[in-house]
Amino acid sequence: MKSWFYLDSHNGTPMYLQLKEQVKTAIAGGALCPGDKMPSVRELASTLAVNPNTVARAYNDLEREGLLLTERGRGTFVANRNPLLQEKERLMKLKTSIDKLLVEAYSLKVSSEQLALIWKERLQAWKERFEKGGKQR
Amino acid sequence: MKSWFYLDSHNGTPMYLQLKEQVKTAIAGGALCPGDKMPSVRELASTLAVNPNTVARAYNDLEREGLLLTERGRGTFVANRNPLLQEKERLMKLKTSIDKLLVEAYSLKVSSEQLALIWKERLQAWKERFEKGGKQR
DNA sequence: CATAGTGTATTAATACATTGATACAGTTTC
DNA sequence: GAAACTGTATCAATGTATTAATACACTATG
Repeated sequence: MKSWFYLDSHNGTPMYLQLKEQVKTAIAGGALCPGDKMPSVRELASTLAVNPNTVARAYNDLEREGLLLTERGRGTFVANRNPLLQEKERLMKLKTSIDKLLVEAYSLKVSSEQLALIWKERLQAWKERFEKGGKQR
Repeated sequence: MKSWFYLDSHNGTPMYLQLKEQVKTAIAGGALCPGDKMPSVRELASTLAVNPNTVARAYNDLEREGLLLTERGRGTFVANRNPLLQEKERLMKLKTSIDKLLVEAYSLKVSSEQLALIWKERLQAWKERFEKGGKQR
């Protein structure tokens, strides 16, 4: 249960960002499902040997992104899959990210054929992971 | 010639990063070709109303990424398309970026059908832009 | 070989980000 | 209503990132 997250303080990337990323991935991969209770900020903080504020910050960011829900005094939970933003905005964000990825691919000298191949592969891996990755219930 | 780059100091993202991104995009889009001479750090700095060091930093980063070549006393040039990294590393980087994108897509509540659609569209736009976008010579 | 053009190195000012200590405030449970 | 749990707010310490001023070093060109 606690073995999900690992922080490396010498990583260069701030710990609250590492945690955010890992929570996001856990949710996307199905390891965390809507309604699941997250560990309390103190509990997770002590597990990760970090200040409670650091966990709180990650939780807060994720709540503003619509992935978590916190109820003061009760706890923090994985949010339902109800998009916060309008569809237009979400698609626009994704487009921007894709365009950035394409520039990166070009800068990395990856051919469009290679790119198409890798894309297919990762998308497939992702789908499989998502289908099978959820917790058994 | 100077109208390529625009910096917004109130943007939030550092100016040298804005510049880097724009140079990258210009190269990827074909507006800048291998061998092209970049404006000197002083010239571009004055155009952009910024300190020469800021431009120099962007140029430097881009050289370390293999996109530019600087020759002390002579100038800075767009590098040839010779990858710096081994193919394995480049593909690995790209895979990582793609996986991040997939997590983002999931977090944004974009369905895999929508994702596939947008991907196809952006890739197509990209290809067209790259084919037609180069300078006439 | 002087001059005017390149990029570079060093240093400092400033702001911001990150993290932690600590005290506060709301819920649940007994 | 007290105790034990939640998340939150405030403040300070610290480090790091960003940008600029300025002086340096290399190269081409006349």
